[in-house]
Amino acid sequence: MAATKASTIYDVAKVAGVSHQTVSRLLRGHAGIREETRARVLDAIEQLDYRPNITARNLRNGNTGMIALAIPDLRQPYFAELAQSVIGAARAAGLTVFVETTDGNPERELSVLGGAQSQLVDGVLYIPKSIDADILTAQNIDFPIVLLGDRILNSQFDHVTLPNLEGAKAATQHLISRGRKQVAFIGAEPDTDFGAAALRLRGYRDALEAAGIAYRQELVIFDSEWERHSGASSMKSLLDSGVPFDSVFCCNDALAIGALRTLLSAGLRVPDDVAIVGFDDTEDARFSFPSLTSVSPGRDELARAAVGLLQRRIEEGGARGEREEIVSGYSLAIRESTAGAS
Amino acid sequence: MAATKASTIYDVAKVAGVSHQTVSRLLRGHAGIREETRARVLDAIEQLDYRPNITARNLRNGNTGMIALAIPDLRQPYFAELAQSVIGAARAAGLTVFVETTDGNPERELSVLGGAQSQLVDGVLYIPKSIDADILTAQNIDFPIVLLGDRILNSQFDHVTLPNLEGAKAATQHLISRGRKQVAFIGAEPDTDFGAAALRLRGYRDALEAAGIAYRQELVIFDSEWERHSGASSMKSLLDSGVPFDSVFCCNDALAIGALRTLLSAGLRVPDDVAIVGFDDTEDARFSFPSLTSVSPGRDELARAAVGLLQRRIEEGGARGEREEIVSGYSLAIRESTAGAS
DNA sequence: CTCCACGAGTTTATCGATAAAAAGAGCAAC
DNA sequence: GTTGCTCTTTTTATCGATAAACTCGTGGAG
Repeated sequence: MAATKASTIYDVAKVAGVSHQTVSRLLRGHAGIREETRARVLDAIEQLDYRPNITARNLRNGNTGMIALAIPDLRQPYFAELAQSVIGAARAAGLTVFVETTDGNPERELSVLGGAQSQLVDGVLYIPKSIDADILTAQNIDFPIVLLGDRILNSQFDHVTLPNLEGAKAATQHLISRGRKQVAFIGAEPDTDFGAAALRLRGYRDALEAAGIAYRQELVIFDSEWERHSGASSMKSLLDSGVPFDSVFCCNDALAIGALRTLLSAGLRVPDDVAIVGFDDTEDARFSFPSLTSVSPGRDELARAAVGLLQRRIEEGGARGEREEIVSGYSLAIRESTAGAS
Repeated sequence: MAATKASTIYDVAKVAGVSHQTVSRLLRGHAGIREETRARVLDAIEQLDYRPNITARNLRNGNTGMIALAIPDLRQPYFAELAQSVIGAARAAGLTVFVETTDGNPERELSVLGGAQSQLVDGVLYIPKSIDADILTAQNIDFPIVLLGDRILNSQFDHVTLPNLEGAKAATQHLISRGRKQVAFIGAEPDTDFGAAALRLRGYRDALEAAGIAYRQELVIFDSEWERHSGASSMKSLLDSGVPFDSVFCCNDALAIGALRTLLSAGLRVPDDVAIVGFDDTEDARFSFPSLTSVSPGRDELARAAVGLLQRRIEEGGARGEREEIVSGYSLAIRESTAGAS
């Protein structure tokens, strides 16, 4: 069972009684091969169970048909689901995805962009977390890259992003339409005017304004982690503050799940006492109790757009076209957490 | 910015005024290079920002330093968390992980084992889902492979597995120790004597027996999907059956989360009316309300063991040692879902 | 003074594929 | 009968790295 060395194009050629180049031409689908020769070669391929060595092919061609997906952490459901969507979209486009987790750690993020692995792929889909536009620009990146998500918004790079403002606005309006007047906001980030948090806050404010409700600073909770545990403590601090509220918009589902847990633990009823909406429409949202209303950004569409854009850039080669920015659509998945008198 | 072609060892050699082989020797850490030459080469490397082309290296060496992780679906939190653990363990071992999702689809599972990508990696960590031992054996696999998880138990392959029986037994005993007498079981699989489901059922029965409680078929719900939605409907069918029960062991957390949701929707109180335990200790379990008691198999330990075993096999090359089977340890994370009179 | 060992490099071959150039065979046209 | 032109196949070069064989001074032993 000593791993019989895989057969090569030369082995096939020998068996078929032709030169290796003939085999190669057949494999690449080139014309100009006599029917009888073709049959012999195919036979040999079959017989030897030949499979092309992609490493060799990659070396020769200079491209690999792989793209990297640089993503912070698969443990977070949103990222895991997004990764799955990207993998699916890439497969449909004939590409393979190499998932690189960065832990949201600046060094690891940079190493994905510059490290050894980066030559193994034709391009990178990059979900930035701890790197900002300036650092990224300074990296003099010499391969196609598409940003996905919202940490970095105004850079020189192609970008696929979520309908942050619109989604947050729609979610907030939905709460208001259900008769809520004191809408809290969890997930603001200090000191940023761009990025998802700022845009979602903007959408929230727009919705309040449109409804003639005053914006109140004390209803806005800062939270830049956007994870379940932080959502839980953010909600705790909101409750502790004593400021009354009847609903809350959370910047993502993880925050919402955490916040929900804190609310229920505190003996509050959802949605009766407090209604909640999240953002991302992860599967968690469907199975919490009560189930969670959430802004659905259309992950598959997003992934398709990102993969498609990256693929175009790869095909363009050096000739970089105009920078592109794609914003996905959204819909609001309305569930139990915002039920009630409409 | 037309992607200046990356520099090669020949470029470095030219700049340093030596032959390419000298550069290679230096990179590989071979001895026999004068200090002064070394400095010149290092200088050139620095100056050209040279980085070795791993594709070329792979072709020459025949190995890639990558392992594949064949996993059904990243959307399921357990798999996502496991993937993250494997990536971490591999990184610590100096390996890179190539995540391949199979969707639990037989064709895709086989294609991972035989397909083009498989030559790109030195070995495969394989979480089987829809393939059974016979099919797998028939594949005549000629590279190192380690099975992870429990769908296939008695095969010729190395295997890292969970403490299925012991964990399920401990969980059931925990329920019994909390005064529960009518313990239901969700997640049995028909027609299997091996595999996780069967072993966990065995553990459940052992615990009942040890406590002198009769095993009752009508409390055992079949469910081979082990996902949230199926857990929800399994619980629904249990409730519909009218058979009284005061607690339930679910074969994994996904089932438990789904079941929990159904229970709460039905107006039952958890744990007052029904206590629940899950298996896997995913992060979901900590943030549901009530939080979920779960058997924790020590994912990091499991991942380390699997990666370590695979790495040994890779280093051994053809000389395959004795088949190994590793069972991880476990602990019981006790949370709100089983609180109550102890 | 010759021979051999040794350190420090250099040349050459190789991994498995693809691309470009070259070569033979067969046939029509002048 | 030679030239020219397809059609098919073979030869040769190349991608970037590594391994093995080879070269060339130098110094020590005999």
